[in-house]
Amino acid sequence: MIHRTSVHTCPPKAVEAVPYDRAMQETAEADDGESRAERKERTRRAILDAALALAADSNLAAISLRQVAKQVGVVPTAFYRHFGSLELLGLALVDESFRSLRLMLLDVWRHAPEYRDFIDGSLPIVAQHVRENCSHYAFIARERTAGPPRVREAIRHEIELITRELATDIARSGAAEHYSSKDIGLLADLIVSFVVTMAERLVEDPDSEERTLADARTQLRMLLVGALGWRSTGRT
Amino acid sequence: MIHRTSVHTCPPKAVEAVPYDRAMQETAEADDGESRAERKERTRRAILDAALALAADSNLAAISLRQVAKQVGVVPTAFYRHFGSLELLGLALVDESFRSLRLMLLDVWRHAPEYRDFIDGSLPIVAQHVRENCSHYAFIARERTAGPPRVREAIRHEIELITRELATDIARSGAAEHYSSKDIGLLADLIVSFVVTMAERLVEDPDSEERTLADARTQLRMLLVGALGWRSTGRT
DNA sequence: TAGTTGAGTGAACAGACGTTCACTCAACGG
DNA sequence: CCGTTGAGTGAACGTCTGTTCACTCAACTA
Repeated sequence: MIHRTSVHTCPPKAVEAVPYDRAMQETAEADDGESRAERKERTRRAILDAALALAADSNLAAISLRQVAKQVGVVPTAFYRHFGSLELLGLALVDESFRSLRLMLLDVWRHAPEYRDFIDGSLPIVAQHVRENCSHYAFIARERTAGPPRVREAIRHEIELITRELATDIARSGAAEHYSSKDIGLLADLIVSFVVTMAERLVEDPDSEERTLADARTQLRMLLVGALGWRSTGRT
Repeated sequence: MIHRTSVHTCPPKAVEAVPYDRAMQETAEADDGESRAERKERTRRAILDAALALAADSNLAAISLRQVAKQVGVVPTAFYRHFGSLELLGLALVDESFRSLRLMLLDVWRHAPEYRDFIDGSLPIVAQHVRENCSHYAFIARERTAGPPRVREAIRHEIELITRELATDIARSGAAEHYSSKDIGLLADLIVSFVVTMAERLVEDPDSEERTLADARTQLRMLLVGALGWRSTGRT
């Protein structure tokens, strides 16, 4: 139990506290037409954001339900109305992180269908997405290795899906015609692993984004130029 | 504060409890000639091992001084005789992990001075070391992204040192003659990043070691064959 | 041999923890 | 319009947390 003095690197992104139930004593006339479901969703969001912010100073396994509740401005028991446990909350965060990430990847596939554009077209999009969803990426980077087993497993699975998707995309692009399908998978894995590492660095040190990106571009070029000259030894 | 039910994957490695101070009531005749310093060192080791074992089920920031003390078989206050805080204990663990790792790397440099042997010579040595020091690697993998800031920083620094060492080794080997020195650094970084990822996988799923290694070898070959065909565009 | 040192003890503290329970009372649906 | 529902309350519980303090008593040193 190490106590952190908040030194988070990325997001100002204020956490919306939910004013408890004085939702009716409207001071103004009538701008808060808020259904029951809307209020619930708002609190849920606030809990997710609060957990994301608190975990940023250590990690999911080190924060407490009570801290989250306090940050949201709600009594501890209210937490249970939304999540059965911190672990389930973690799974929800994984879900939402990758939902956003997958949308971004659709952009990448669309903007860089040609191999020649692959690096220059994709990296900036990824970098921008990391910048804009910094806290989610930080969460994934941490919990991928240090999270509760179920959370780790969920993240591992999502990354595996993305790797498979990239593999079929490489195969379809015809850029690696002489590769066996297994080796296309390995190449995709190599690329995804590299991008994961790069994303971790962007999150850890956002100020050096420009340099990190320039280096990553060179490295990706080394990797791809090399890999494309490579020849599978196995069979399809 | 998520409570883990111990599901650690790797080490049986029992934690030596230190019997408190009945060190004198020897039941047998005289086999425990143990100096004061020796006893202190033994307790220190037991604390390090206990922390390593406990952190394996979650992470450093989530364990408590009292848990460690209980596991060691010592009263909580005794902890302070050895470490000022859990964070300092973490730094000690980083230190000891990398001391061992550096010794292993000397072996690698020695056994694979020729480029042709690089992959086949190095990977098995690394894999063996990961297998034998599983809990240390797991610790590094977790705390590298999720540890307290000072611990993260220490790990990042150690990895950077190793990368630099590899870079000078690549330069000396002459395998990348047409590379600028900066690009040799980037290549070294690429390789180290990949090996870190591979080590994480070996730790996460030790049962698939054989397959993981085979895949890694192919990927490293893709990477290197490619990279060696690559040509720096910048200047030295 | 007498005196110092320091690893480990054990009690005590104030606060935070997860979880339970009975409750309120505004929004909802028939 | 009136009964149901369910998000949020607040008190209470037993347990665990980090840290303090004065202490013991074996190993060391002079």
